[in-house]
Amino acid sequence: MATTIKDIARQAGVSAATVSKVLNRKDHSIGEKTREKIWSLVKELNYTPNSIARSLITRSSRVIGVIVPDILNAYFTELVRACDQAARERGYSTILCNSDSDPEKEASHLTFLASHGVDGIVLAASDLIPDAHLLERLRIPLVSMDREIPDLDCLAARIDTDYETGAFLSASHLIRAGHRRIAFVSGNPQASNTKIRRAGFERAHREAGLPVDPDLIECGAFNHRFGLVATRTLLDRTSFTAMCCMSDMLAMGATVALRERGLSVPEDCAVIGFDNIYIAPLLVRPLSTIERRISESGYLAIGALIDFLDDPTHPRRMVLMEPTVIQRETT
Amino acid sequence: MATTIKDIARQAGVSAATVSKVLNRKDHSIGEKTREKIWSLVKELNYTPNSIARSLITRSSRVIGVIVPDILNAYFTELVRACDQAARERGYSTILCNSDSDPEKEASHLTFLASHGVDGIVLAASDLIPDAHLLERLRIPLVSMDREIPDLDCLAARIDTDYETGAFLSASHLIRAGHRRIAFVSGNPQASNTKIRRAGFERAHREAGLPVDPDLIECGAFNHRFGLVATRTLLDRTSFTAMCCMSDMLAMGATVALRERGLSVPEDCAVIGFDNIYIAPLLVRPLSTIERRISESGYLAIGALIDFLDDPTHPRRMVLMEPTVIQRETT
DNA sequence: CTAGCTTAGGTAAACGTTTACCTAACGAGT
DNA sequence: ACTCGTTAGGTAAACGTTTACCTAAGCTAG
Repeated sequence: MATTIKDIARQAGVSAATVSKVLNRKDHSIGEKTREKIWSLVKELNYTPNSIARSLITRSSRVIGVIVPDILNAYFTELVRACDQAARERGYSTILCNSDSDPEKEASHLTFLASHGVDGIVLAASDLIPDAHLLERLRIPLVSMDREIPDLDCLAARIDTDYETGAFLSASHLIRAGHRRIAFVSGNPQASNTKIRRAGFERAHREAGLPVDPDLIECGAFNHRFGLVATRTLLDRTSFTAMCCMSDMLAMGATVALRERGLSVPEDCAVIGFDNIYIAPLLVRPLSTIERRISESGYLAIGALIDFLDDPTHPRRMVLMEPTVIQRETT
Repeated sequence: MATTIKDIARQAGVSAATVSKVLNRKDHSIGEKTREKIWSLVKELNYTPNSIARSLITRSSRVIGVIVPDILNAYFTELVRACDQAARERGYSTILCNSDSDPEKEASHLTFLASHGVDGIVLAASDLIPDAHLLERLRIPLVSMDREIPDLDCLAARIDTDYETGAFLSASHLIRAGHRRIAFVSGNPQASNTKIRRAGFERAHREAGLPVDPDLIECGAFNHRFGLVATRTLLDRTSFTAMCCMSDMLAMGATVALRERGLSVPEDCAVIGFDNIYIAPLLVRPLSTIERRISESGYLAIGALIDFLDDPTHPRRMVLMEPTVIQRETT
C-alpha cells in the first residue's frame, strides 16, 4: 500500500540499492542527477522508509525501552519525560513500560522489549532486584537508575542518588529546626533503597546526639496511599512533631492524614518530602523537599545508554546524584 | 545471536514452517509428539519470536501509538496509563509521544509511528487541528479524544467530553454558592475545546440572569504556568470571588497566585478545577473539580481502536463523556 | 483397484530493507 | 596495448518470520 523503496527505484529508473545508498548518504559513488531525481521522488511520493524492515536487517531499531514501577508517580512521569526528550534529541525514541513493582510484569516487559528489538533499556528505581539470569541472557545494554543491580557486562551505566546524604539532610533540616521526635516514612523495608535512607536518617540523629525511636518508623511503599495509611498508623501509635517522607508522594499522603486529624502543617507537624516533583511547589501549601534533579538524571541515563550503543567500549558511567534541601512552607 | 525459529526447527528435526504452525496454534495437522518436542525446545532454549520479522510479514505489530500534548500534565499521565493498561489487557502495547501542542512535532510523531508500523493511533486532546492530509495518507486507524477532527474513514471512534455541560456545571456550582463575579480561565482561545467551555460558562450566567464581564475571561493554555500568570493578570485587572478553571492544572497555578497575594482559598476566592486528576484530593486543601473519568475514557479509546482493528466494519463509536461536580474544600 | 480423503509435514516466496561484492565504461599512465 | 583507478550503479543474499500450496503415505469406500 504505502510507497516502498522499489517504487522510488522503478520511477527513478535505478535499482533499489542505489536508492538505499542515497537515502543513507552512502552516495559517494552516485551521480549528481540520479541523487537529485531520487530525492525529488522521495518528496513527491511522501516516501518514508519502513523502520521494521530496516530494523530487521540492521539489527538496530533506534528505540530505547524505559521500565518504571508506575508512571502515575509524578517522579517517574518527570523521569520518563526527560528520557523521552533526551532520546529524541539523539534520534532515538522510547517505549514505556509500567512494572507495578511486580517481578513477573518486569520480566515480561523485558522479554517484550527484547523481542521488539530495542537497542537498550533504562531500568528505573523499583523495590525489586531484577532477574539477573534474564538480563544476562537478553544481553541488551542497560542503564540502571537507583536500584540494586548485578554487575553485568551489558550494564552501560548506573545512575544513583546519594540517598544516605538525602535522608541525612532531610532529618538534619528538621533537627536544626528544633524537632526532637521525627517520624520516618519510606518504601519497601527490604529494599536497599530504603535501608540506605534509614541509615542517613539515623546518622543525623546520632550526630545530633538524639535517639531514634523505632515506633516512629513506617516503611512500605513510595506512593501516596501508603503515605496516608502510614501516617494514620503513626498518629495512632505515638506522637511526633515532624515527618521525614522519603518521597513527595508519601508526603502528600501524609499531609492529607494530618489534616484529617485536625493537625495543620507545619504548625502542628512539619513535613518534608523527597524528589522535588514539579507539583511540590503547586500544592496550596508548598512542600519542603529534597531536590534530586529528576530530569537531569533522565538525560544522563539516556546519554549514557546511547554512548554505550555507539561504542560499547565507552567507559561505563557511575553517577551518584547529590541531593539538596528545598525549604518551602511545610517546614 | 538469539535463538531463532530455525534453531528450534533444526533441533526438532522439522522445518521452520512446522515450528511456526505450532507456535501460532495452527497445528491441526501436526503430530502430537512433534508438537510436544517443539514446545519443550522452546522452553529449553528460551525462544521468543522476533516481533520485527513477524511484523514485517504479517503487516501488523500489535502496537498502538498514543499522542498527547504533554505527559507532565497529570490529566494525560492518567490517560496514558489507562490506555497502556487497556492495550496490554488485549495483547497490544503502546508507544507514547509528546507533541507539546506543536503541529510539526505532531506530524513528525505521526510519520514516525507510521514508519514503525503501529496498528492504530490514539490522538488525545490538543489545541491543534490535526493535519488531515497526512492522516488521510497514512490511513492508520485512529481514535480521537476531545479534539476537532475531520471525518476520515480510518477514524475508529471519537471519545469526547461534554465540555459545554462541564463548564455549565462548574459555573452553576459557584453561582448557586452565591458568587456573582466569577473568573474563567481556559486553554487556547482559538480551539473549539475552549470555545465550547466558554459557551457553557455563559449559559450558566444567562440562566441565572447574570451578566458575563469579558474582563473576567483569560484563555491561553491548560498548564499550571498559565494558571499562575492568568490569575495574576486577572487580579491586577479586576475583582472576583471565584474562579472557574478549565483544568485542574490551571486551578493549581491559580491557587498559587491567589496565595501570593495573600488571598485564602476558598474564603477569599473559591476555585474549581476540571478533570479530577488523582492529585486533586491530595492537595493540602483538596480541590473542588469537575470529574471526567479519565481512566475510563482511556479504556474506551483503546477498546474502540482494537475493535476496529479486529473488524474495520465494526460500527464507529462516538462517545460523549458526561462530567459531574466534585465538591471538596476549595469551594 | 483406484479415486479421493486425511494426516503430517515440507517448499519456497514474500515482507522492505541494507550491503558486500560485482561489472562496465572510461581515462590516464607506462 | 596493457594495466590500474575511478566513477556509476547493479546483483543478490540476508534478516526471521508466515503462509499458500505441494507431496507422500496411509486409509476407506465403491
